[in-house]
Amino acid sequence: MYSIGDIAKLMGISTSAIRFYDRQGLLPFVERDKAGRRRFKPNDLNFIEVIDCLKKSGVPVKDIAHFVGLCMKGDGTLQERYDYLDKEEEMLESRISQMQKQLDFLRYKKWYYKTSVEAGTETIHFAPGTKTVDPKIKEQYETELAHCTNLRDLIDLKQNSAHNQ
Amino acid sequence: MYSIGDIAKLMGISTSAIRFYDRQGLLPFVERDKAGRRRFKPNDLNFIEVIDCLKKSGVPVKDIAHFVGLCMKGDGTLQERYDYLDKEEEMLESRISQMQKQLDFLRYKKWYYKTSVEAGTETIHFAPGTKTVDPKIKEQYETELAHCTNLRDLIDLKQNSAHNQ
DNA sequence: TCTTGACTTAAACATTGGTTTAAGTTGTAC
DNA sequence: GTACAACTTAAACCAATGTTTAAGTCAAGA
Repeated sequence: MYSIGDIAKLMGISTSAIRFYDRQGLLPFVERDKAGRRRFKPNDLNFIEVIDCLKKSGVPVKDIAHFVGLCMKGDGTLQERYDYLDKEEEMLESRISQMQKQLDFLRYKKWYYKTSVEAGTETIHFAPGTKTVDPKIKEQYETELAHCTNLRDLIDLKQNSAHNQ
Repeated sequence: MYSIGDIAKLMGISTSAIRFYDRQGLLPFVERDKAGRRRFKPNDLNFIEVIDCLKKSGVPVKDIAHFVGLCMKGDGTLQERYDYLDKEEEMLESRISQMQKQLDFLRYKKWYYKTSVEAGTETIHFAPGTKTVDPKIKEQYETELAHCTNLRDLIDLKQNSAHNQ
C-alpha cells in the first residue's frame, strides 16, 4: 500500500497534482483508509502507468478520464479501450513526425546562424543589394545536407572555448 | 505585401491569434499602412516560419519573444541566437525521445487489449487466483516483441469488419 | 499528553494561450 | 454616396492545468 506522498515521489509530481487528477476522475479506483486517506494498491500502479503515459503523450485530462471510466466498466468495454489506444497511437505517431519536421527546420536555422557567426554577419545570407534573406539560401543548405556525411559537422559550431579565463 | 488575413490563412491560424502574438512581442518587425493595418513584407515570412517552428516545438510564447528580440538587435547577437537554437534543438530531441518512449508503452497496452479482446476477457492477464494484472505480462510482451518481425501483426487487431450493414 | 508530519477538503488564485465583444476606421465596389 | 468586408483597439472572457491557502483530522514518537 502506498500513500499519496509515495506516489508523488514515484511519479515525480506534486501531491496537489494527484489530488487534482482525482477530482477530474482519473483515480476512481483509489481506496481510502478509515481516516479518509488515499491508499494506493500495488495493482493501481498499472493504472498510474497508463495515466502517466497518456499525460506525457499530451492527452487532455478529460480524455484520460474517459479511458479510465471504460476500464472501470469491465470486459464489456475491451474493444472500446483498444480502439481508444489505437487512436492515441496514431495521434502520437503524427505528433512525433510533426516534431521531427520542426527539428529539421531548427537544424537549418542552426546552420544559418553557425555560418553567420563564422562570417561575423548575417548579411552573407542576404540577396545581393538587399537587407532580406536570399530565398535560395535554404536550397543551399539542403544541397550541403544531402552531400554531407556528418550532420554535426554541418550545423554544430565548434566554440573556440577560451572561456573567460 | 500580405494582410493579417493572408498570413492567417497561410499559417492556418486565426487573426486573433496573430494579434495576440503581436501583443506578446513576437512580431515587432511588422509594419503598418497609413490606416494602421499590419502589412507583412515577404521577408517577414522568414520570421514567421521560425516562430511557427518554435511554437509547434512547444516553446512558450515568452521564450520566442526573447529570440525575436535578439533578431531585432542585429549582428551583435548572432552567437546568442545560435546558442538559443542549439538549446532548443536539444530540448526538442529530448521531447521526441520521450514521446517515442510513450509510444512504445502505448503499443504494449494495445497488445494487452488486442489479446484481451481476442480472449473476450482481460482476466487472461491476471495472476492466477487474483483480480490484478500479472507483473510478468509486460515481460511476455517484450519477449514476443523481440521475436516478431512485424510489429503490426503483434499489436494491430484485425477487425472482422462486417460493419453495421 | 503533546507535538509533529502527513494527510484531508473546499475554495481561491495563478498562468498560459488564446477568443470574443464592442466600438470604430478604411478602401473598394456598386 | 453608401454599403460591405476587412481591418483596428482595449477589455472582458474562457478553458486547461494545476498551486496555494485555510481549516481540520489522525497516528506515532518524545
